[in-house]
Amino acid sequence: MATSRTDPLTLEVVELIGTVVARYYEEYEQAAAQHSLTGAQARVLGLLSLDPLPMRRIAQKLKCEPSNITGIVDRLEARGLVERRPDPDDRRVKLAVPTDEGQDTARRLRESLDFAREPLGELTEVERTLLRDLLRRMLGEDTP
Amino acid sequence: MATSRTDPLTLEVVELIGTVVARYYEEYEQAAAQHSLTGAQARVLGLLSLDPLPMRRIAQKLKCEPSNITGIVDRLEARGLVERRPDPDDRRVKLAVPTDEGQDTARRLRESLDFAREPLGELTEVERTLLRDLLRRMLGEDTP
DNA sequence: TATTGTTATACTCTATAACTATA
DNA sequence: TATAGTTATAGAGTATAACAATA
Repeated sequence: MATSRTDPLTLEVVELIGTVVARYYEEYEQAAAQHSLTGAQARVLGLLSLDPLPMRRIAQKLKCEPSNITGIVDRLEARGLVERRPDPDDRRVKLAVPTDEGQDTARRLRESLDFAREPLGELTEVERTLLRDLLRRMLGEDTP
Repeated sequence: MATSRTDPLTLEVVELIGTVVARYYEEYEQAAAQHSLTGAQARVLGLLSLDPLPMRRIAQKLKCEPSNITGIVDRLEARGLVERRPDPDDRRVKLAVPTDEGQDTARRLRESLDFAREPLGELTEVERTLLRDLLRRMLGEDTP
């Protein structure tokens, strides 16, 4: 069991991570805005571009209330980026599916996320591998 | 000059960083909510607890419009966590200063940010040093 | 009866523009 | 005139509670 640490090294790493978070988040919003999307709309569209989902599942993924998703998908649908399709197996369920244009917007959005890739260019391949392994361990993922 | 990379290693690191960002952000909101604060209120209070600032400077730090700060500080002031003080040197300026209770709330908020420290407990000191240096280089900070 | 999605409501954050009081 | 802070307004995200359709 890990105990919380307050040594200067740990605190500096925490602060550095905070800086990464702030920069990443801010630039994600900017990238979304370049496509006239809010951050929430971009996150939902990006999610659906990987896999169409029922409204309720979107809320679970985004960790918010299902009622919020109604409005976000409404606005994406009004823009022609997403459409609701009835689920033949359960008529209560509506699947949110990206249109072709929505799929294209999601792809361009992903490509414009250079901000996240670009700073990694400062690192050598060995360093990126090291960083990957450290982040994996930090996040407690299985590292075979 | 760094060029954007799309190799699998880089993409995995980008995704890992995205996961860190999502987890950090989400848990920051939760920590704020435990003190009945919104994320924005917690960020402003945390900022002021380090150094009282004029309204305009807060907006610059948070990268938002000054008019938004009025409302956020209004709500912090209504809760007795912050007060506005006139700047004797320039009577147009109002300094936002944490009250004793605000200072105390900011401290407890910082302490409850275990989420950011705890996963680092998985790493040895050597690994944390390594991570620190990699993040520093990534962020382009001066590393003497 | 339980679940899915929606609606209604209230609050907060956000940007924009106009206003006030100082400088 | 220029700047600091505020007000007014409108749009978006959020949680809560109540509702209709379906299971």
